[in-house]
Amino acid sequence: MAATGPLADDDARTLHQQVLARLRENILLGRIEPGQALTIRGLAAELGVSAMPVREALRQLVAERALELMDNRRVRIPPMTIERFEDLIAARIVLEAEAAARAMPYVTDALIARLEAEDVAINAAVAERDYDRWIGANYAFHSALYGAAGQSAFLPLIESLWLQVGPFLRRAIRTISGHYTVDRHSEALAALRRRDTMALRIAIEADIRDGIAHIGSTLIRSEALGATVVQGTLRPSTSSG
Amino acid sequence: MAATGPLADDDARTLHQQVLARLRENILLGRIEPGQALTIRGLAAELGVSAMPVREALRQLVAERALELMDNRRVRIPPMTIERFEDLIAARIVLEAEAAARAMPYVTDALIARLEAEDVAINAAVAERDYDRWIGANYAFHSALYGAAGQSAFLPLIESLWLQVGPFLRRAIRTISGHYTVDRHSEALAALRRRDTMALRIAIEADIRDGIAHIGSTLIRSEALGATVVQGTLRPSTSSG
DNA sequence: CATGCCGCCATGTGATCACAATTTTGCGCC
DNA sequence: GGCGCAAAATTGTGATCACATGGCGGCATG
Repeated sequence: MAATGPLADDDARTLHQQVLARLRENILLGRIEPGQALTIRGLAAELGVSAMPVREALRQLVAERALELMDNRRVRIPPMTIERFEDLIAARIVLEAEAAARAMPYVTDALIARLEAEDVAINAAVAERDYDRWIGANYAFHSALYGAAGQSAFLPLIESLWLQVGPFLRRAIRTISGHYTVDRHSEALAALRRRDTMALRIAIEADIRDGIAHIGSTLIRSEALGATVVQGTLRPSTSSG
Repeated sequence: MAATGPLADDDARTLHQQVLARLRENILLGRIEPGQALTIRGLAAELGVSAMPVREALRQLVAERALELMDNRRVRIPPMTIERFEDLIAARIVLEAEAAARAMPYVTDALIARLEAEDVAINAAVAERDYDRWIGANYAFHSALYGAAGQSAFLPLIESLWLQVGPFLRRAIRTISGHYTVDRHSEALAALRRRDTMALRIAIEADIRDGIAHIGSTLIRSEALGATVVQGTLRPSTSSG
């Protein structure tokens, strides 16, 4: 469930890199439920490898804050709180707005065309209620924009933030089920065509904030933020008050 | 040299956590020269542990971008370029200014007193040309401020940035040797006492930018940015032009 | 029937080993 | 003396094993 099948065996990368990529994708797309058991041996068996590469991948994901090391030395998707969620969104806004602005000098017509294609894919995914494709294309859109200038120190930081909100985005999106229709990407694309950096900043910030405003309030109302952890065992969150 | 001696054996943490903390400190304080050989077995021997904890610590530092995985699968301090340096500084500014602003509601008189103490330590370190204590106290100052609200998603991102600039700050500081006397921390402290969030943002940004402006130009002029890597072997950078 | 205790099983940590790839070294040749 | 090639040493990767810790269920007891 967490890993969905063994790895391909014709991959030049090291096993730990393949395991890492698989787990990272599953976390980013929200395929791993918060609270789901993530054991080294279990994942190793699912992926058809030994414990070694899994250990290293988990360690790396802990470093990226996609996973959290608990006191009993197990790892889990970190529980979400309102405060942490707002922290993550605030960090996304300042980092991604700046990253977008810094990418502007490197924006070409080819890049804009690529982003337009991603936008089409995003809208198609929304129409089909295909969550995986939606968040995947959405990530591709943002990532392609921020990476226009080549490798940047911003990218890994932003990816870390996406990994941290991913699991909860999915849960939230499910509850509001396709209610996310505000298309701020077209505003961003318009700003890109005009090479208007300030408008781009505003569009990116609005994209994050508007998408999140719905989700955040939904999370608060439906208390879908996460389960309550009692002595290391995960139980369904009780409806308080 | 890289690890400076074996670990204490009365530490409740896991070995890999101790190794990680040691290496992280050495990188942050710039004790590890860019290009210095970092081998698993070598570090393990220095620290008096087996290869296992070292492997996991290195993996984690790679994830934090403090180290870089090369094509030949060895790790190194990533080489610095002007572009990357400016990227890192830009990221530091937006993240730390925002983190400081978000910490403001949690600022207490006790925290201010603690920051003042750190400021004294910083100035003492500058006076004594004690680089380790200088950057250590400097980090403590910033970290205490940003962490006022408790654990925040900003902190690990900021720490990653510090780890990336650490090794080169030291090299640069050595060349300009104590020329860093602009005391923006007192401005930050004044803003904190007045609970003036905007002034705090400005002071933090000025602290980073001014400190870096000197260093960056020095780096460019003296070409102290890093060594040129040829086929994985490190050689002194040639003076170009 | 509820509760506390004990033993078993699962899990993370760390060490060691085997192996392939890469780097270094040393030797012979030009 | 410089250069190229082959052997040896070094290194990262992955697997397996031993061990301590903690979680869990079964069992006896009140």
